[in-house]
Amino acid sequence: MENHSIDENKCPAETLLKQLSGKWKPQIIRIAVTEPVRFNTLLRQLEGSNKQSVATALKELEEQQLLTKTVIKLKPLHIEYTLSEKGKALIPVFRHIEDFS
Amino acid sequence: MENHSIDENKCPAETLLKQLSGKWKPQIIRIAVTEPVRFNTLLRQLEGSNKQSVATALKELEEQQLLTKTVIKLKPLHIEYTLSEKGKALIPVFRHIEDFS
DNA sequence: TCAATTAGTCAAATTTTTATGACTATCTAC
DNA sequence: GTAGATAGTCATAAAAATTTGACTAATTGA
Repeated sequence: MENHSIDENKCPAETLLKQLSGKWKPQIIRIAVTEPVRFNTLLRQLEGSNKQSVATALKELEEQQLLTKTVIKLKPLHIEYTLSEKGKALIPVFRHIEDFS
Repeated sequence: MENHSIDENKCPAETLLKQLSGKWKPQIIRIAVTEPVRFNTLLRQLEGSNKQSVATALKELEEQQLLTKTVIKLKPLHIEYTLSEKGKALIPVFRHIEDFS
């Protein structure tokens, strides 16, 4: 008998804040703004990260439709994550968040 | 040998996102936008919350200088938390975050 | 066939966050 | 001086997030 409505959220900002929470998501998005991101590359770029956490973050960002996963049939099989349209709409929001400091 | 710089952060948005993370902080701020917040009142307003979590959130928001704590010498001693100037600067940021949805 | 590269998954351990319940402290009114 | 209201603290427990290390799977090149 729970979750009757899609979003019983009393705080509209909470939804996005929760989607961006997590140790690696903000950095992944920031990188994705400038270039498509790839798994092993991210692992090296994100100091102190690990496979599991990066994999989970990428999967969630994809589920949230902020990133789009693309398989690139190349020599050794590449997978790219790029900002979706929804993800691109995040760019000005990030700018406002950054401006706060 | 750590924390040499004030902010080695590779992602500028991360600082604020981290400060706003936590189960109750966004809601507390949202309420504080419209009225000064008080401990026991918050406890009742925030369904499912608890003393410890609310106390911690308030203390951190105060340390982050987003809320200002004021002791009000009234009949049974009141303590109010209001948005600081820095906290008020958060209002448009929240608006942008909300608009994203 | 064997090794390397890419992109992961899985179970378990660790760490961090959040919740519970008992307790403290100040003030006021009776 | 006792009871009720306000605003917490403290130790512990439970839950959630993150990390570790071993393992899987597809493709390519030697």
